[in-house]
Formats: sequence, structure tokens, C-alpha cells
Amino acid sequence: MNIGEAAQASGVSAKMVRYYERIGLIRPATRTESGYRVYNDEDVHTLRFVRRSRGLGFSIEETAELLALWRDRGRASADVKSFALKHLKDLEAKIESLQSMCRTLRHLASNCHGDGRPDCPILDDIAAFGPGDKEAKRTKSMTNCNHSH
Amino acid sequence: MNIGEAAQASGVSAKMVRYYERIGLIRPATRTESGYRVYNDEDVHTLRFVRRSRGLGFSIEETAELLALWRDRGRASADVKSFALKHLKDLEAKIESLQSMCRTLRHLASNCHGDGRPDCPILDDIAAFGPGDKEAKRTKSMTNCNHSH
DNA sequence: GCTTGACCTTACCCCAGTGGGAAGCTTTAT
DNA sequence: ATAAAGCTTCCCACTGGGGTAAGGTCAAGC
Repeated sequence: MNIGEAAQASGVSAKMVRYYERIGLIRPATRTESGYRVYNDEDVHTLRFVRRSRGLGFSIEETAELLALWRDRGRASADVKSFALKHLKDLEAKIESLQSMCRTLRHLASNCHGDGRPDCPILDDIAAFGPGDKEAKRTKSMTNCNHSH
Repeated sequence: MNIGEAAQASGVSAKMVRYYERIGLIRPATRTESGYRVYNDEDVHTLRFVRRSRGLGFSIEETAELLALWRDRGRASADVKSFALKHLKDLEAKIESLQSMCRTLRHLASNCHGDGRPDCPILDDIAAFGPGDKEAKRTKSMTNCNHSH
């Protein structure tokens, strides 16, 4: 199987297959004499695993760990479960962060009459010294505010 | 005000201030004779605007549009509102996508006994020919998938 | 046999946004 | 005067790809 067929069979683009190989996520494919990569069903299965893992939001690095767990016949399912639950928590945190943005935006939008007049509480709020700015502006010379961003 | 002070006052790192200037998000700062960037309160206000916009999940490009709206004294608040609502929909779509991942992960994890035994429905599912693979391949050559990694 | 076109190869550049750091100049403080 | 802190530009890295170009290979048709 050439890379194009493997890509189609796995749903991973040929480009990404090469990329995954280059960064070491998947093992280098065997080559024909002329240098073409050759794949078998097992390779396609691995690629599908990667695709599914990525689709569940696991990073490439996490996917590599999952792959390692998958290939480790003796792994404890508890390890996999805790790994999945950790990722779940990450996802939930991300969702909460996005929802917080949504709440703010919804609130702002609901206060904006949205007509032809120029005054807009949305812009006013974004421009305001809101949360996160603290009082940095009031004390003119905050020379020793060690808050690295 | 030098870049460091402006960074501290705005909450945007000096690094990012330079970056924002380089990509044209903010206007080039005036310079001292020796080349140091100089900022005033208005610049800091703009930086804060950018920071707040980014914090609400607007991309740099969207932030540039918001900045333009902000500076346009004659804009219609309806324009701002529709812009915000469009972004809100983007955020909600992203949340839904993440929540879908979460649901799947929760379901998988709940089916995993999570003990010392190696059999794990989480890995089984990720490795399975799940959604997105369709069944086109299933008839073809799925019989000898012996992954003896 | 030869051409054509599809496919493969490597090797770049690009994007968003940031972090890090080097090398060198300026300003400030001691 | 000297050292430290701060500034400058420039380059590299990262994730997760997209694109594109120059060239090699393969299988088909004529």
C-alpha cells in the first residue's frame, strides 16, 4: 500500500502521515527500492488510532502516550482510565474557560441596543479597565510589580 | 513610558507589544533618538483593549476589526453587536465540539473498570473502526489485524 | 518504445500566538 | 566608571497542519 492509499484508508492525509513519521509519532514506514513508503493493514490501523485520538482532543504527545499504552499488552486499564480522566478534566477546564467568555459576550451583547447609534457597551467594556488590569493605572509608578506574563 | 512600563501597565508582555506592532495590530510606537519605543496612556489603553479582546477569545484579526470599530466614532452599535454575536456562535460551536469529546470520554471511562487488568474499552474504542471510518473498509481486509507490536 | 499523468519524494514557506534567547546598544544606579 | 537592567533586532521553537515546487517513479495507453 502506498501512502495515498493508506491515507485514504485511515482518514489521515498523506501529508500528516509523513509529518507523524517525521516527528516520531509513528514508526518510519518501510520503503520500496525507489523510496516509496509502504504500509500494511496494521499501519493503517495505527493511523486510525491516531486519528481517533486526535479527534478526541488528545494532543500529539498524549496520542503518543496512548499509542504506547495501546501497544503495551500488559498495561493496567487503570492507567488508561486515569489518563483519559485527566484529559477529560483538561477539556472541561477549557470548556469552562470558553463558557466564561460566552457569558461575558452574551451579557455585553444583551446590553447593546444594536441600532444605528454609535454608543456601544460592548466596546466600552472591552476598552474599560476591566478585571485583570487591577489598579496598575492608578499608581503611576508601579516599579516593582513582579507579575510576569 | 518605555515598553516595559507599558507592558506592565497594560498586562501585555513587552514581547507581545513588539509582536503586535510588527504585524500591524497596533500602530508603530514613536521612538526616542536612540530607538527606544515610547508609549503614552492612550497607547496603554489600546493595549488593554487588545488584551481584553484576546481574553474574550477574539483572534488577532478579529481584534483588529474590533479596534477599528472602537476607533470609528461613527460606527453603528449594531455592527459591533453582530460582530460579537458571530464570535459568540463560534465559541459555542467550539464548546459543543469539546463537549462531544467529553461525552465520549466519560462514556468510555465509565465502561473501563480501571484496575490492574490490561483489557480496556477506552483503548479498544480508540483502536476500533469507529465513526468517521464508515464501513467501506470493513468488508475489505479487516480480517487479519493482528497487531503484535 | 515513449509519452502522459498520477503518484511519490524531499524541502521549503506560511498561518496563529507566544516563549526563549543571543548579541549588542542605552540608560540608570551605584 | 562600571555594572546591571532595559532596550533593540533577529532567529528558533512549539502545535497541527496547508500549500507549493522541483524532481523521481510507475502504470497505462498509443
